[in-house]
Amino acid sequence: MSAEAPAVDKRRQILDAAIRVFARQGFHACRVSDIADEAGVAYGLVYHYFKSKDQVLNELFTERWSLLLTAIEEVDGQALSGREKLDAVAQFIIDSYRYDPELMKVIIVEVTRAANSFGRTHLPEIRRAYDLITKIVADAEAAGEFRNDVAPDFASMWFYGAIEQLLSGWVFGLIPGEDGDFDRARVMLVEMICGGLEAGGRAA
Amino acid sequence: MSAEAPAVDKRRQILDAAIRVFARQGFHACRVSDIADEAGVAYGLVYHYFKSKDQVLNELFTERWSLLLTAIEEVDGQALSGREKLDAVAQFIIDSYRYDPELMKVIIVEVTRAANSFGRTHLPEIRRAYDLITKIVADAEAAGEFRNDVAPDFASMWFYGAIEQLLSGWVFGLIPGEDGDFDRARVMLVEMICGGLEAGGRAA
Amino acid sequence: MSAEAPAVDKRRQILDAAIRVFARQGFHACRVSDIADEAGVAYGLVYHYFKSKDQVLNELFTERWSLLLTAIEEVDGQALSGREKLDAVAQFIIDSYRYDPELMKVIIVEVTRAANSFGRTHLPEIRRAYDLITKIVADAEAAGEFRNDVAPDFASMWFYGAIEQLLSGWVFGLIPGEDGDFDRARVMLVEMICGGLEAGGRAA
Amino acid sequence: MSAEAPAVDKRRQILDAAIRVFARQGFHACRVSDIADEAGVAYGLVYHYFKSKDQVLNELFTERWSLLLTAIEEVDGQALSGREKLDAVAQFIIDSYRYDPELMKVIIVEVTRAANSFGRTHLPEIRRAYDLITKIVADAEAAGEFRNDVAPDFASMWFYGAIEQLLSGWVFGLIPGEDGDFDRARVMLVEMICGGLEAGGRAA
DNA sequence: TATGAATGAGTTTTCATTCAT
DNA sequence: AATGAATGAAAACTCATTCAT
Repeated sequence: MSAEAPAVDKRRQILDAAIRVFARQGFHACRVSDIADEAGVAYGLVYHYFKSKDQVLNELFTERWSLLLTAIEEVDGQALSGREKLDAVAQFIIDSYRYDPELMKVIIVEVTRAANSFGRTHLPEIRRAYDLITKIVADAEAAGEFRNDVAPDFASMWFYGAIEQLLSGWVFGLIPGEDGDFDRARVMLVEMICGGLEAGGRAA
Repeated sequence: MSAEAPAVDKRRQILDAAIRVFARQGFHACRVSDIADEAGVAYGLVYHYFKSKDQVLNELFTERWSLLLTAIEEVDGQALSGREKLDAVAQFIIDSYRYDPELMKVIIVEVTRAANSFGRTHLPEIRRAYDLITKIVADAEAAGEFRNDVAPDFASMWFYGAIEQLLSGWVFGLIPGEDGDFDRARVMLVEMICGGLEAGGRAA
Repeated sequence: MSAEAPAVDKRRQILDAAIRVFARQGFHACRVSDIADEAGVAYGLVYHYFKSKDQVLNELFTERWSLLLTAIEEVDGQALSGREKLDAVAQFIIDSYRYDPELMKVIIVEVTRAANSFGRTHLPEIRRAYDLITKIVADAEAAGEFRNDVAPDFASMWFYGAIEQLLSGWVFGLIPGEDGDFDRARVMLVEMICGGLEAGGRAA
Repeated sequence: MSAEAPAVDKRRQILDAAIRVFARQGFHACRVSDIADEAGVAYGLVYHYFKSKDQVLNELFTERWSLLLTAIEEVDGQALSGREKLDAVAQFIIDSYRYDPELMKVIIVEVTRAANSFGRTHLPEIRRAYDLITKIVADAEAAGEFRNDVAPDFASMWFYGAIEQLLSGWVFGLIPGEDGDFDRARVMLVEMICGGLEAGGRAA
């Protein structure tokens, strides 16, 4: 009757259900019917909106990852020190997890760390994030903020890897993930990467 | 001594074939018959020596991982600084990769990073490695070598994660893995983790 | 006269589209949506005008086949010799092919030669054609034009079969189907069936 | 225990079951499980021996068709007139049907007349038969036995088509297929093709 | 009349595992 | 120990058809 959007967007419904099901059972362990059931729609509707089970995950990943890329670009565009930029990037990713832990679990477990399957498919997008961080590090080195004997691309890889490791720890309950823990972890992470473990460094 | 000793140890033959096949095709994408073919033995023989396809991978992992645990313990037993110990651990893992890249690829891709499948199964052994490294860091903090505002368990997680990230990069050709690259990467990694990225720190 | 008359007859549009799609992809290989797309109408409209995908083909067949039956009856009603009647029948079918090769392809491939599916459904109509031809042969035999040691029903079957074979050859490009070929083929066909292959016969 | 062939050749068992099932239900209408059930073997065994359901039919066809090709070649090698050769070919095919009507039904219905599916796949083999018959006709024309105003390739097509039509008639019970009918039909067929329908011809 | 979203039954194929020899 | 034939469960995907608007 009205010109408004449909009361329910079944496509969205399916995507959201997929997040929950993938997070709960894992991509491979779940059946398409599980997604349909969780979404409360008929089996075939999943295939009406998506070409395959794979495409559902691909879309979930791309949707979220592009937000991440945009965020890093924005951070890099601001007038901040290298450390502040890395801190902001870490914050954004950690906030993404706080906001939607199931989606981040799916992205990390099924894509980012799944080097043999979806990780390979999305390698270009994943590298794009690495490259953006690499630029942040390289600029900070050029500015004399960061030492220049650690290659920016390696530093980028390790910085991102540390965040991923952190989220994995939370996802699987290996480390506490209460409210206060998020900030504390971020501070430690940035401190270690930027200031180093050794006493006597900048942060001391 | 006697003539009954098998000319070849078929069990070993199967394990070695499995490494190659898992590395090449991935655990899920390969069939048990691929392993048998690669090993040059009959299909059923795999099941004579192993309970399941899973068990083959489990055994491969455990075999290698226990070497790693022993190595870390030995390193920790020596009279070395925290930085030296971490450097020795990194060296051991990187050497493992240089010695048998296929096996390390399998262990990382199929177990260590496969949080949903084998990673879960071997969580205790994986945590054991984390714990050993945590102890190294904690001791160094207690000795005043390392600053005490980065929790040892987090530092351990990030240190190990960096090594894993490094090997992944080599495995998938994201970063150069020529002869000189191994040492250079290790030095940078330890430098960044211990000394930090920021100029003016200890290593400067 | 009135503005309500449809600018285009969508029902006809769908039938014509179906001919093209069936001819191009085959009945089983095409989806109902292919027909709708080809016709430029909405998916559901096909089901508004036709009960099922099957019915579209049925209608296509019946529409055309009834013309054939009428034509044979008309030919038989004329004062012609047996050979002339068979020649006229052959001409009609061949002309049908020249006029609308796609439709004839569909009819032959999907109905007439599909003994297991639509051929069975339309057996009565197909037999009706055989029967009409059988009558032509029987009359010619009775009149002494045709020898009476070849049963009319068998002769009919073989005569029709020869035409079908001919059209199949054209449809699949097994034999040349240029302009002059149509007449030449018809002449040869009738000659062989009526006059026989052997030298010294009537046509020599 | 003994060196003999296995009491049951399951591969053969599956092929024979497939003939019955394809003949009864049609290729498309039957499921692989129907074949397995009919053969009394496990589902998976069909796929142990055959790559796909298609391959079962392909094998059935090729197996039989190669016999036909050999037979035609042998007939052509003998010192016979054109008419005698065609008669022998007709006899061989009709005998094939008498010996194993179900298999011939499958071959004709699912392959030879299925121009859109398997017929296309096996076009080269089918054409080979046409070509062999064409040669018989051409030789007879060259020898002056057959008139030369009916192109040999067309004559071949119509001759083979007549046989196919005949078998189809028997397969679907359109014409009587009792013991005496086989010879009678063959005689009529050859008579019509070679001698023609018209009275006054050679056979009169 | 016209639309296209929604439904869900149905089938091939894969492959880990078992087992008779 | 060694072989490889035999088993059968499991799931993605297709698409004709229905239906609400």
